[in-house]
Amino acid sequence: MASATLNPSDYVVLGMTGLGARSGYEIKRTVELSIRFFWTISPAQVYPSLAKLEKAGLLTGRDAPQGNRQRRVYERTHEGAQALRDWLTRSEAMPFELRDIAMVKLFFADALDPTDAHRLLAQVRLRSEERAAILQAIRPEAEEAAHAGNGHPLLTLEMGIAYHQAIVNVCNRFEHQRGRLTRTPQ
Amino acid sequence: MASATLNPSDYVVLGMTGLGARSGYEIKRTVELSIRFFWTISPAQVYPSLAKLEKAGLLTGRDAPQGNRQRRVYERTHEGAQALRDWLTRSEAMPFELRDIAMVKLFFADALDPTDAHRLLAQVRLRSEERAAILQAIRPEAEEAAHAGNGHPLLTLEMGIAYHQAIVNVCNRFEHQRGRLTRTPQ
DNA sequence: GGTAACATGTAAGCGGTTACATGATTAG
DNA sequence: CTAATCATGTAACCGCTTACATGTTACC
Repeated sequence: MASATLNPSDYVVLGMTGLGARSGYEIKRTVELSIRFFWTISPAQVYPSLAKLEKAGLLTGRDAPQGNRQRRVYERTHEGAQALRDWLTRSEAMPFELRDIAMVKLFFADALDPTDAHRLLAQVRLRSEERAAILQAIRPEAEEAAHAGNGHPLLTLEMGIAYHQAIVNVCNRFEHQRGRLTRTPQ
Repeated sequence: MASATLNPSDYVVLGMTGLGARSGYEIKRTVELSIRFFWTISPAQVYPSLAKLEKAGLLTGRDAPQGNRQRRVYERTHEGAQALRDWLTRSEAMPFELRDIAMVKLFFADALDPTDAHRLLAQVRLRSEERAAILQAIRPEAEEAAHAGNGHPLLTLEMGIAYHQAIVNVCNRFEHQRGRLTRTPQ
């Protein structure tokens, strides 16, 4: 079986096959609806990843076309379930990697005149407000899952919401004391 | 001058040359001390980036060895300053990209038994506590800069702190009601 | 005398995205 | 009839990291 080393995205695919997502297409869509806040994945990754996982014996796939539309569904094997748990419990560095152009721009905003700087800050606030609203909208679904025994999606969802609300709060605080951000206090 | 299109990391390099960072080494170090929370950059990026910016006429470099130790320092040109401001005010998509393995693991943690899931949650809380402490430690410096007219580094720093505190809060809330995360409430 | 910090750079490789290509089915 | 959605895949490219290579200076 000589399982090729799996990268995080492979584990995401492996993990999603246990949450109702059966085809590559569904996996991609489920990622978009659930962990998009802290992970993304593209179709060009999903399909090779599924092939890799099947080869390694962690998933078994079978063709399940609907009409003439091709379709292949996957199921996790015992080995696959074990591999996922091993990964989840493996204590390894979990580097926190955020790449946020908006933050970078904000950091350098002292190079702008106050009006432009203020506009940028407003954009950042708006972005987090929108994102928080989107996350709030899917909360009922996560709460339902929590009642059914899957509480962790709700946990990560709440972290996402808390994050964006924290950003909005800081934005508001600074927007109301603009003087402290510019060279001309009064 | 046919300025080759610049990517965000190029603008980071360009931006840092106005904040006291003069050599490639200093730029890398300054990034580490300031915007590491939402952007990173490696030496293998910095030096080619500097060459590119100089070629485009946005920076001028001159050799400034210290003793026999080679060293090249850069200054921003008027065109460079203008290019930075243009970028900062350019309204473009500012996608928010977080890739956080710890969050992914937490999302899938219902596949674990409660003990292991709890351990994972504790790890995430600890990580954010540490990160918040690190950011708190550099706050005085940012406050000093704010008094000198550069308020935006303090703003982004506070966002980083607020983020990690929000995560810690959510962790604590869920750690104290573990029953809601498992299938056996009582 | 040794380690850490200062300083600059190249080469190889990897993970990931964009764009492309193809085609079926469903809903309006 | 048309657009959106379902569904799977490949090829080219890009940004970035890791590892490597080299040498100096400061500090203990």
